[in-house]
Amino acid sequence: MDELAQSDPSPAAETRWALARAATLCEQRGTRLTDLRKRVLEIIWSSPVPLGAYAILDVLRDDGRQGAPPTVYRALDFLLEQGLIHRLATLNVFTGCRRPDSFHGGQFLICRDCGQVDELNNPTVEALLRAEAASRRFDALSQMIEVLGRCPECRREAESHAR
Amino acid sequence: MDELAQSDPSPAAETRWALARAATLCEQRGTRLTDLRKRVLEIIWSSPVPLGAYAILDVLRDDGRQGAPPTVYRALDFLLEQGLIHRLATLNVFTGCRRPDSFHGGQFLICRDCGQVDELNNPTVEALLRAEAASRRFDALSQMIEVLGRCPECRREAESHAR
DNA sequence: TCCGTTATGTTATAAAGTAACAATTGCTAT
DNA sequence: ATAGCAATTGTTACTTTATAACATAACGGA
Ligand SMILES: [Zn+2]
Ligand SMILES: [Zn+2]
Ligand SMILES: [Zn+2]
Ligand SMILES: [Zn+2]
Repeated sequence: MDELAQSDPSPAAETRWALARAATLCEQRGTRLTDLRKRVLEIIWSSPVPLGAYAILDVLRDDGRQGAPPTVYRALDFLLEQGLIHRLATLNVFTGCRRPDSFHGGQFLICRDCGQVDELNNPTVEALLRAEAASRRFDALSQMIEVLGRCPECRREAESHAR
Repeated sequence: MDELAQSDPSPAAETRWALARAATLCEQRGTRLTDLRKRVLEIIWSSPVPLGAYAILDVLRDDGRQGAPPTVYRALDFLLEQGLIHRLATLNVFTGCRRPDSFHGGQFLICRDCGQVDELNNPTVEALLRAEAASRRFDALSQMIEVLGRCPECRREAESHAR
């Protein structure tokens, strides 16, 4: 199980996996993945790049659903609490989490050019940071790592244009 | 030299050191640390907690100086470019850099309760992240690490109240 | 089915950041 | 000196992001 989290499935399959996983997790936890929350999660997973709250709101309105900013932000807060999405603070956007089973700090490679993100999972880095915090008697509650740069595609693109 | 960056001097001494260091660096680089930029840097260093752009603007206005948001943001942009300050994206605030001589990614412990921050300097973490990026053919330009939690003081405070 | 809780709708506003253009300042070359 | 150019700052207006406050609706257990 969870094979889809490891391989490289189609976006649609990935979205289906994420929604199913979310439903199971919320069931287990006794939290309610309502239609609205599920739809917001789906919108996030369906996008090739992370979306901002207002972009999500636009999609909801295209759905014909009524809504205002709080509608989206409340759904996002729920999804964040459940560890189903991450917020990329440097860009004010939200992206689906590929390992929602275990709460963890976000580790991201973010392409400055196309906006695509890649979620890392480096336990060594997480442990080192926890140790640093502990050595200073700091009670670490969450970690956020955002590496900005250029993804392989945009890199190639830029290099070909440079000639 | 730079002994103040290592020890634990008074806030005022720290501010003086930061301003002197900034002046030297800008001189060397041929960039202009104008009165406005110097004052913004001073405001940032003088505060026990990182300040947002509008809080800085309020201080400038208290100075009697005229100003609007762009005034502050432009000064902040300059200081960021020069590596004299960092921006904490999770809180939309700015804090002085303790090692402005070498450009580097930010590594911070941020207290959720009192807002105080502690800048780390863990080359291992930085190297690991660079390696992760490189292994994915990602061209890393900058890193930002923000660990949110509770500082020792607020931790003690909370524990004493818990009883 | 009643009631308390949780979730959503709605209006208004706060907070953060930027675009565009005008005025000023500082530097350089005559 | 001073004209001319570039960099900095002033100013107005606006966009984007996020939240407060209160009303309505849906859900779930007695
Ligand atoms: Zn994740
Ligand atoms: Zn890219
Ligand atoms: Zn620094
Ligand atoms: Zn604290």
